[in-house]
Amino acid sequence: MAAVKFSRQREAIKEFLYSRKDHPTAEVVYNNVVKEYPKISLGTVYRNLSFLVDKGEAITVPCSDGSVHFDCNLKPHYHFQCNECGKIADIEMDDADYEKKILDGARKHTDCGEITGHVTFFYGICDECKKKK
Amino acid sequence: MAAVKFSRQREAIKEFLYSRKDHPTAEVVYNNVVKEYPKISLGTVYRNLSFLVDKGEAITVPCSDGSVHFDCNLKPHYHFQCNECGKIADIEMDDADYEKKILDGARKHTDCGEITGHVTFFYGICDECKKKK
DNA sequence: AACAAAAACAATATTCATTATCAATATCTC
DNA sequence: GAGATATTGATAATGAATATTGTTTTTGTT
Repeated sequence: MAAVKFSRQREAIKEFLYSRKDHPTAEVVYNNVVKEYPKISLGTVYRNLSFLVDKGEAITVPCSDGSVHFDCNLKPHYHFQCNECGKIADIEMDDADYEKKILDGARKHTDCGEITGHVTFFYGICDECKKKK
Repeated sequence: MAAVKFSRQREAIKEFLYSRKDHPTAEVVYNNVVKEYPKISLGTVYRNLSFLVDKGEAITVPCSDGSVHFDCNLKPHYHFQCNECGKIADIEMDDADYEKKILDGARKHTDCGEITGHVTFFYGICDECKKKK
């Protein structure tokens, strides 16, 4: 049961997300999709973004400032956030040993249970903000 | 100006925070301090926790589930969160090269600007939750 | 010790992002 | 195309965090 039906709005949301390499928030997705579907509501955007996440077609990127961004890059990767403008960029670190190194390092230093994964966030200043100074 | 005055409530909040090795949320702090000061308000707890953070006597631990925890462990360290119960534990990783290794690794794979720091969160299952299964 | 100014308090109101509700509409199956 | 049901849009509800307001405490001064 719970058959999934097609919806233009969902398709538009998905299309927009996949057209961008940065990682928009629900708000940003709404502000763009509303141009094509002026009557779309914010709830629909949230609902469908969650839907994509549930289906495994997107992931959420929760930032330490409390904002939640959506990311259609499904390959395991890291994120960089600019302290100035808040922009997020991907860091593709395809070194196969990297994840293992980090986890093994952590496992040595704890007895709190079983470590299965980790989330790392890098911070700094992006090129654009650097130039402004 | 801006002289800091003593307050029993602030002291109680601080004392509670320092008495725990896990990392309570504002809510949890409130629920415990209210036992000693039944009339204390949630606002006071938030205000004083922020105050401690501003003074550098505590740090915030923003988790990917959106919750914000408070930590009185001032030494640089990592955190582990149990996927089952949400409990947070410290991971003391005093390997001096560790931070450098991680940052250098990331710097190799990006051109997005200057990386100045990182935040890493480990996930898994804690011993207690593991035993329950 | 009493006073007044400064700071902190408790309670409440407000904000903001996200989620839930529900009648109306769009999509799918036969 | 008709009936069944998933999805929408609009709005209300939620919940964490912050701001506001009027009242108490605390402190320094006389």
